[in-house]
Amino acid sequence: PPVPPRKEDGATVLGSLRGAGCSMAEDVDLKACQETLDECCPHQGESQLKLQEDEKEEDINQSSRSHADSLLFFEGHLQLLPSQMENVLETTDGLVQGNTLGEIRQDLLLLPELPVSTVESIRCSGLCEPSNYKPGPKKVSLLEDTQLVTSSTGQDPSSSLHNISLTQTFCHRFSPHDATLLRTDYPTRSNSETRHLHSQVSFPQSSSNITISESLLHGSNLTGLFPMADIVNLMAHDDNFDEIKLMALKEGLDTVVYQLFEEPEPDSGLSLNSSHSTTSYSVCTEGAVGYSSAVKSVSSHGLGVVGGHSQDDSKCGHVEYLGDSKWSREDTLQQLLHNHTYNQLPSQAASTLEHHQQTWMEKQNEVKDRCHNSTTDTNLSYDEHCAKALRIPFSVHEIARMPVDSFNTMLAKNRLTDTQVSLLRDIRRRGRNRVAAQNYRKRKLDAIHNLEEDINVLQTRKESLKEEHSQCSRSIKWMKRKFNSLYRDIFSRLRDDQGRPIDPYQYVIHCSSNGSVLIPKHLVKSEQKQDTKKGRSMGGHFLGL
DNA sequence: TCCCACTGTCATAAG
DNA sequence: ACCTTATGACAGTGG
Repeated sequence: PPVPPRKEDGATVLGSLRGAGCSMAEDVDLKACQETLDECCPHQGESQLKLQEDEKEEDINQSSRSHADSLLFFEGHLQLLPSQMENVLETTDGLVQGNTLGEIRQDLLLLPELPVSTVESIRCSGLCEPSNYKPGPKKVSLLEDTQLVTSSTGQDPSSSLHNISLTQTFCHRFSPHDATLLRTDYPTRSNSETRHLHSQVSFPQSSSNITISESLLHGSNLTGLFPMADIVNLMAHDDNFDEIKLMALKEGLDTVVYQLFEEPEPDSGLSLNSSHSTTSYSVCTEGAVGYSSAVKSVSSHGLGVVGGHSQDDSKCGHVEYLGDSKWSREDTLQQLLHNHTYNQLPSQAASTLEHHQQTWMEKQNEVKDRCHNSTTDTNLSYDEHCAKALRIPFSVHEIARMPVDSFNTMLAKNRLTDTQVSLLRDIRRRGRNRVAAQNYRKRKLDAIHNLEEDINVLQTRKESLKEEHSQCSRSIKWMKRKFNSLYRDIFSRLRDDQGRPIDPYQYVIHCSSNGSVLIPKHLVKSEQKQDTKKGRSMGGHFLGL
């Protein structure tokens, strides 16, 4: 069923032809065609429009009807001024082919009342010259009601209304060139919703702006991202050209990102205020398109890459490292997913750097209010913001990590301003110092941990030694008691020459060199000094126990 | 509001 | 002379 028509503001139309004429079949939205025709006939009443809609819907169900019948069927229902009809006929230029086209052409030309200017328009439009048709790569069924029925009122061509109906089903081959003649309603998703083609009444292909844009786009990789029809169409016309171009290219980028990563995306719409993106787009003078801030990060590389490459080095003063292949940036996907403004001029970069420095703290404050789970670039460090502002195509981590030779080579091989060189060196210095501080703190913590472990080991050993010491003390005490007991036992068994017990307060047991065992106590000190010298080698003695 | 741990940065010395 | 590393000191941040 046809989607309710909506007022197209140009921006919502742009980009909608994605894929049209290049890859996929497009259903024709009759209402969209009707809108275009309404633009030609703003004076038509609502009742007549409704009647036309009903008739067109009926015509869809009667697609097998011959064009001759359709001519009669819709005759008198669509009124166009001669000039407007010319536009309509021009619109069909290149879109129709084959016998059906020829038959319609003949029908049109055979109408005697048709104004001369209109007939000339038909001849010039290519309807009379099927050879102008440029076959496209894919057969597309569209414009199911493009039958042309004319009748004459017999009045002055300048004032009379010519009734024209477009009710013929055609099978067309689309070429990119053909697609430029169409405007489409933009689908919210590229693969699921019907796309509605609108016939475009006028198309100023002679605009110099278009020529420049086409040449530029052909030279850029954008042509690989968007159907040429989109690009040309969005540049071809409209007073809001810049806005439209940005919108369309944004959608193209989003689509590519989506297609590459199959990333679930909320309702994209066409508004830049969509919830998933805070991207602000900019267009440099050379036509390169990028966004300078708040890019949703889809990189899995942590810090990601700040910036990328430009294909046209002569146009944009960007930073492109050509040195060590290990550090070269060849991943165009990463370039696409990250900053694209590095191809601005260095002077522009310096001005934006200051702006970034001023806004960085503000952004950091904003981060506090946001969900920390988000991975927006507001989580980037100051250096990363600066690097992005200067369009340095390396991440801060890469700048700090790359060998000094590679770093110097990068500085030498690129046309860098003093600001850029200084910033690069600062980034590298801070990055390396950051890592050094991290390593140092890690080592410090490791050292502290090792010292704590040493403390634990020493404390354990201390406790062990204490236990051993106490064990030895107990052993010593036990041996002392044992020895005293033995000493007393031996002493009690000693007798003097008269057989009397020895007084322990007057004698001590001492094995002298002359064979004696007991000696008087007052002689112990002198004897002890002598025996000490001897007795140490003999295992000691029992004096003083 | 204070405390504390963590982190980044700067300055400086040393290699 | 230049670069890197180590380290103390300081400030910001978040729990």
